[in-house]
Amino acid sequence: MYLTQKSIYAIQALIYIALHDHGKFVPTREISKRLDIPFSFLTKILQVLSKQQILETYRGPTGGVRLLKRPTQISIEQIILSIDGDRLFTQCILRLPDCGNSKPCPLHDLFAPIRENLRDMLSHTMLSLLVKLVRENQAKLTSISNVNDLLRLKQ
Amino acid sequence: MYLTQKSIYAIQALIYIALHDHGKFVPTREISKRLDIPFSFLTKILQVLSKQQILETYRGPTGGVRLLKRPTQISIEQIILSIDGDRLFTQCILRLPDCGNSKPCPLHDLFAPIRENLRDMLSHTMLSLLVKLVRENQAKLTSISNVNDLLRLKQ
DNA sequence: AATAATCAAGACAAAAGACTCCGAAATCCA
DNA sequence: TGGATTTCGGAGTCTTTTGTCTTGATTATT
Ligand code: SF4
Ligand code: SF4
Repeated sequence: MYLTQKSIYAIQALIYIALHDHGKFVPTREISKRLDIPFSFLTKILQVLSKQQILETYRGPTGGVRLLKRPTQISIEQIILSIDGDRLFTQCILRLPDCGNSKPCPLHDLFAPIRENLRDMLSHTMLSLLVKLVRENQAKLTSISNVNDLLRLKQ
Repeated sequence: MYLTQKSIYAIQALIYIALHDHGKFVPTREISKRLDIPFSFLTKILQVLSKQQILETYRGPTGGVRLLKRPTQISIEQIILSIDGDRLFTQCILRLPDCGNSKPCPLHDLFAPIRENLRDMLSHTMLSLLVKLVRENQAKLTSISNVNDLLRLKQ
């Protein structure tokens, strides 16, 4: 509803990658299996994030993807912007063709502040916070609720 | 993004109907033309609103649709719920299968209050307010920015 | 050099959302 | 009564999003 499936997968994948960030490349296949994201769909999403300089890819055995920035430097807003563009922050209730320019739609004054809150929240929330919550088992990333179960599955 | 096109059309149509609420039935064809909403698509949407007891329909010449409730008694939340269901108020960022039940996703604590704000705003905003803003020319309903132009087109 | 593991990229397929068409039923009016 | 006008309801089409498949390029290991 709020985000496309692509953005959701991107956020989940980046959290997973950051959880395993020890300088090594994490294979897309592993992310796909652990998070139950269609493999070929995920590769396309990671390619976009790679073009956006959020991560880098490497081919061959021991290859995969790796963060290019520190998780403290990646905001959730930035991830969404990379994948979905700014639709979430510009479009909204009545989707009038030239919003804001001239007279607004009748819900604008009530809706715009909420949309601003959402954007502020997402721009101030860094990937590192989500990683911390998942690592400390205060939040879950998939239907598997214990992060240790997720990490233990490795081999 | 936030709403489906159906809900947007429903809200626009209900505002238009309320603007013309003089006890007479407003033909769907007229709403379709004035608001530039595909006719056959609009009829389906109005049929749903009719089943939800928000408006009633009448066939034949002089037929059309008419509100069953006062605009002060119709909230925007109610319109959205009738057409889209509660997705906007229950789904969200990571769309985990069993949100809220057990452990939440890592964005829940930050996102849930914003979603609640949105729901509160929409449940307290009545159709009558939007009608008032449009009638007083403080807001526009379509790309035609002057409501008088919209009403004058009648014949 | 051969093999296996990995990402890259384009074509294709399925599902969902948005929209159309058409015949039927109800109603008004001459 | 008959024709015009309108909603009703089902089926079908188009487009976008989501997901699949296949082939090829890159790289590590042996
Ligand atoms: S006027 Fe404001 S609330 Fe309305 S559609 Fe445009 S940006 Fe959204
Ligand atoms: S845990 Fe909360 S924020 Fe996360 S997907 Fe579920 S309802 Fe949305």
